Amino acid sequence: MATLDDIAKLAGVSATTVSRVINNYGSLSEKTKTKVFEAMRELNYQPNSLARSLKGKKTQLIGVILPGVSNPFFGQMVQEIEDQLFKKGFRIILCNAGSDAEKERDYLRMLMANRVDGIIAGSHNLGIEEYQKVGLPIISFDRYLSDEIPIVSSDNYHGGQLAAQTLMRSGSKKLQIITGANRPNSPTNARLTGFKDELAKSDLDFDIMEISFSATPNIKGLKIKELLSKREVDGIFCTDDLTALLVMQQAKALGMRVPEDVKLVGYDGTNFVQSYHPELTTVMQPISDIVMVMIDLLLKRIDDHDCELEDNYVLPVKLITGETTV
Amino acid sequence: MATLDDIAKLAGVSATTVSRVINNYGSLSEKTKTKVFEAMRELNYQPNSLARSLKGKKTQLIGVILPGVSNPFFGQMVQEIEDQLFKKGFRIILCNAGSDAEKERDYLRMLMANRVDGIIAGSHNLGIEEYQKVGLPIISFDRYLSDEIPIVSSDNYHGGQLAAQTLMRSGSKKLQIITGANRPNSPTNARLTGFKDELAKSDLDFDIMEISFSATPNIKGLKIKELLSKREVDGIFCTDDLTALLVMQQAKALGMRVPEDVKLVGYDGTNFVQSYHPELTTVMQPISDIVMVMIDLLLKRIDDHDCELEDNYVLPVKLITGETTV
DNA sequence: ATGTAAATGTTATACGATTGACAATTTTAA
DNA sequence: TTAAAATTGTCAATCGTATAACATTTACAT
Repeated sequence: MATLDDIAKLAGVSATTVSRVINNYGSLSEKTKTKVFEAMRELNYQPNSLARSLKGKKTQLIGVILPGVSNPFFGQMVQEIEDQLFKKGFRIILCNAGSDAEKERDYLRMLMANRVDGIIAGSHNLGIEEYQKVGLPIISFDRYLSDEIPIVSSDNYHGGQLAAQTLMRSGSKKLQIITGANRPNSPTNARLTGFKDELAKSDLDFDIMEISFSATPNIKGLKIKELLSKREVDGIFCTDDLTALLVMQQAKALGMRVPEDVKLVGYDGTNFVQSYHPELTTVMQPISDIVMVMIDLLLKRIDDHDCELEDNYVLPVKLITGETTV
Repeated sequence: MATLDDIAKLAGVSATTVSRVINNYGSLSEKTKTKVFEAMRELNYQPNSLARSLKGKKTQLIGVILPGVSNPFFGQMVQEIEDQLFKKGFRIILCNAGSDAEKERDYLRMLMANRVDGIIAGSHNLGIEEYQKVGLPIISFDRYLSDEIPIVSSDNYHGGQLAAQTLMRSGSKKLQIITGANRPNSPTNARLTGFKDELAKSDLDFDIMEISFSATPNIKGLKIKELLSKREVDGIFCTDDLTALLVMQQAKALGMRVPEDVKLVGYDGTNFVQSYHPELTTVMQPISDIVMVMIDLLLKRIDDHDCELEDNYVLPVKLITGETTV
């Protein structure tokens, strides 16, 4: 692969001049610029960004750590992140951490080794300590990592409230929430709390079903079937849309009608669900806005490692009414 | 961030020794090794991979160029790629090229600049020339790029045949294929050909509807609605599952029953569709195997730039029978 | 023609790590 | 005790680029 020197030789100028052209500093005549650019084109030259970064420039790389990209929610989020960062001249290193703490740790190390300019962290298998010693700008999606790391999230609490209101308005009396296993700093916690608080106002009670985020759809389906076949609940809030789809699936299999026999509200409202399952009532997270805020904050931190940022940035959710509630 | 020298100072040895420890060459006493490792841990040291790569080592980075990751098919594919490459010590730079040739070109340049070890290309907005002058190991998914670049794909032709057979066996008489706009080297072409050839055997005719891959679901839905409302066809093969979902959606809206009024076969068979739409009959691409082959070939090329590889690697598809055909 | 500004070249250093050559020290074995 | 082997250090070059300092050449205006 061609180097600076090759270009210099071909253009008949000094390496310094080529560098001057590339970085556009010092004074240069149009003629030399043209010569150099031509040589660059001829050799299909790309400045070695390893060398540039080593010499103090940024890498223009951002690490994105997420549970995984096959989930439509994170798929869309990555798509947004990539899209917005590309426009600002950054590329992303994709890190699917799954629910594997060791893998997440490995990725953190690699990102440090690669001297990425910053990290967007949306997967959270690790404790605080590991994130603290990274020493790179980090923005977290939806979970507390450390005092220094801003959290961007949708208004989970209000989302929970909305779900409760919607189910109640729809006439549900026996309510159920299906949610991921609630670790202390999990966002689904706030969804639960909002749901709970809202129901408390009307003195309605409800049951909680916890299903691990990492359970397979089959497992989830089984548990849901078990729940539904008791025919005790008439209103369900799933803290993610995919689970809601499974509820619809199982309900259908059991001959239960939605919303007549059981109302249903999901959470996330991805483009995917909006397009392919518009019938689902759901609480939409403003993914695009969330990403915009995360990137904005991250770039600020990259620009100035010590700049003051808020601890929390909470973006409003929106109820999308489908046919699974009345 | 700590450097080699910092470690050397803290451990009270020379930089060379630290390097020896890290790269495990020369002779070393246990005592020094321990000292050095301890210093590394204490400073949370990560060798600067920019510097290492500059000095001739590989970057352990692979560029992955795809249309986008919000599509479940490519979402799952990226997940697989990431998963398998991680185990082999590689990370990926994710490049969503969409249907934007300029963006794909930009990404190619960036990948060169970043000295990635290789590229997996699954998005194809660019001509052959651009890929030829990249000068890096490349493996292509499902499309011809240049004589030097191996193509890995599912057996699109046979997939088309399977779809045709299934619809015929199901009793369809008036057949329709819905497929992306067919550019010369598009994989959907082979699906079409297989479909066509199989129908020809039985002297059945069919219509072709082309809908651009990049059209929004709404647009696609409209076109499908138009088609269905004529009530002329009773068997449809969609060359991707998402479009098949839209057909089901529109059919339902029009009061048509699947499979009674119209049979339906999709293509892709992602985990997502299998879990959340098991009712859909579809031709499954062996994503995991495809990825395995691509990675295997890519690593061979990385190891030896000039190693001989086949032009084509075609992996078998599998029919998954749901309820949208009888 | 002369001075000034602009354009380019020369040279050196740095970024952080790798690696080879060789010297110096320590350990081990006979 | 001594020679051989193992360990560690010193020094320098290298990867490709950036950049500062300084020297030199060229162009242009007066």
